Amino acid sequence: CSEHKDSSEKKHKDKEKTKHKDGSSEKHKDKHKDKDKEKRKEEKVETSSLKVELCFFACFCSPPRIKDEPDDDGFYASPKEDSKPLKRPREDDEILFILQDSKAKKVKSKDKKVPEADKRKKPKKEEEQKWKWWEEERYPEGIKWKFLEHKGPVFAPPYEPLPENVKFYYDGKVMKLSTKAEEVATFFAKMLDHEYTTKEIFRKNFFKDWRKEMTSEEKSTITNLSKCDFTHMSQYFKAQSEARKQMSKEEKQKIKEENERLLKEYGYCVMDNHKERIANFKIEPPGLFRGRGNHPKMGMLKRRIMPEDIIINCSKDSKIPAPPPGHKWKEVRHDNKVTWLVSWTENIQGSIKYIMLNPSSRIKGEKDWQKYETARRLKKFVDKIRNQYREDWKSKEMKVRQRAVALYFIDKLALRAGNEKEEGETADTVGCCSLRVEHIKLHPELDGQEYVVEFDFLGKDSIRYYNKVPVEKRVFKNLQLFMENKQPEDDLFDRLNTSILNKHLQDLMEGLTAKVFRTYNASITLQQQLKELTNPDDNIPAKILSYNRANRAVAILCNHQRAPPKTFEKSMMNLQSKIDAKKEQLADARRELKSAKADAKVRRDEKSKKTVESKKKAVQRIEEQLMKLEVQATDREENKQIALGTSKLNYLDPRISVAWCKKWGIPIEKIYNKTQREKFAWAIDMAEEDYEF
DNA sequence: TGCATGACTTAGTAAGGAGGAT
DNA sequence: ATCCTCCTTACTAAGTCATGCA
Repeated sequence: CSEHKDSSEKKHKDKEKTKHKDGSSEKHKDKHKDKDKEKRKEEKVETSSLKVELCFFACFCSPPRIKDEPDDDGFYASPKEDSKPLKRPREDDEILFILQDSKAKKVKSKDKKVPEADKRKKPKKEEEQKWKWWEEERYPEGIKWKFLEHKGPVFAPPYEPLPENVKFYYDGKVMKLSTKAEEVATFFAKMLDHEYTTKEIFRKNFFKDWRKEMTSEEKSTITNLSKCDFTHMSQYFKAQSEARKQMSKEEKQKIKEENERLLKEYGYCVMDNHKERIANFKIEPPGLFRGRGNHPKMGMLKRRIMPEDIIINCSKDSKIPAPPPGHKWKEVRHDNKVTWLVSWTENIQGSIKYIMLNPSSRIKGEKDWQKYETARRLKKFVDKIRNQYREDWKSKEMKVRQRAVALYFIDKLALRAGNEKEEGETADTVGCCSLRVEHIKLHPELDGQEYVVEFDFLGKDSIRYYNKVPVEKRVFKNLQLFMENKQPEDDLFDRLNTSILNKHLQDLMEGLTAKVFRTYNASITLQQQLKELTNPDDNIPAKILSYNRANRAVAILCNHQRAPPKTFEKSMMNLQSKIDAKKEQLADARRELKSAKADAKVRRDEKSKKTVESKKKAVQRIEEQLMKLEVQATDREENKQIALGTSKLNYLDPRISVAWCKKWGIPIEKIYNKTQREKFAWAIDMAEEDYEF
């Protein structure tokens, strides 16, 4: 590998041209992308053996696809329009009917069966008839809907000035703030107990943005944040939230009803003749930006979003939502190539925020299903791909070697792709392609193992990834090569980025990207673990423990962490004392049983026999209870710092879990709560016990 | 081709609320 | 009835990846 000598040239872009003038980017300033070298090394990779099947979904349960063209308006017309009345936009009065009547009359089409899960529940109106979108034809690529109508977003309530008696002090003296300045001050006051408010950057950013909201007098008086006393305001808010908790049932009920009304009015839309739940119909209220980890922008003011910031997306022929009186929307558009209903640009990063549908909706579910189908397709290719990257470790080209080692990490360790990030704009976190030399340590030998790589870096959400992994010798040697003549802050894979990697993956399999490996490895791990851990003789709680353990294996693989709950130790102790109490109870019950037996032996009458029987049952019951508690304790202890939810929700093919439940007679409710069941309704409906990922 | 932007998924935290224990 | 705990839900930040434009 003759080119490795210049591998120390950096690929970071010239930071001079980026907008921040502070010194924060000094460190990487000298990095340039070596374009010429890249070009020279453009190479044709022999991938024909891996070339993809064109059929999008290979397996039998693949969603059907149709392939016709959209009409002039960009709307897709179903070839079987007449036989599919459901896909035709409804007339206004019909829509109204749907919006108002949550029991929307059952469509005449194929939805004859009531899903299993629904039978068990008392027939509640919402649950009665679920639309099985997964039994319908899908739209051609790109078209997301044909009809979309909604009521627009719900804005944050306007600011309510503090009562006169709540004071703000500056330098020990009472000071009355202008409404605007006061509002921003309350944001800080509400966070006073939070660690954020002690952080230098947070305080600096907050103060800078706060001053922008002040009147000129305020600005000239308030020059030092440390002299500001928000404690009285903070106490007021605490009292308020306390009072909220103490409210009477009636008052609470009233609030609940109001929320329900809001949800009913704004929480749903009509998309292609079906009423669908919206995920986040409320606009984010103003406040202070809470970036995660060491975020350079934490504490900045997140401004209030007005109707004039809002872009509405809906059908041309729908009832277009009205802006609040006296206001206008920024824009109303009719783009059926996207799934969002409302968008606005946020002022911290300048990125766009969206209002989209709930995970239970067709549009999200279809995509989710498709995601798992892609991962399943990878299963067929993965051996070839693995062989290929092993070969590539020997390549003459630096770029190919780096790509191959990175892919190995992504595959083996389920690392994220690692896009480049704009420096100084976000917390310094990395993924695979953006790993720097400082993030790994090479140990030719460690704890009796050869060729160990020690990873230590901050990943998404500034969650630390720490792992010591034995790797193959060739990988190790390559890493040594990649690190030669580099500074700690240089890129490990200086000839690689996610775009190059994904292009390569695309050549290996249609639709393959870096994240597919995470999905694939997560799901396949769950399946294997379930096979391995489930003991057919176990009772249900023990089987569920096995499930959780399998789930946990995945969460560990994906590095899904959580802060150990603050009350963890305490609740663990509580549980332990419960177990102890149960043990004593069991001992007592056993003693009682013994004496009852003795008694029965002497008396030999019916009554004492019955007593023995009931004592026996009691012992059994208590044993079971004890067992349950012990299982619970184990489960909780093992779960201390691991978050299971993320993998369950985003990485594990739900059909694996559904099949497992069916196979072992576990009620699905034990694995998925209500929300999760709604999200995975498609999987619950279609997976049989013999489902193989 | 490279970069910015847009769209959409994945992520952890904290408030809220249901349900069990006292 | 009240308290406490834990689960659920809401919230929104932070990723990934494709696309379109200079």
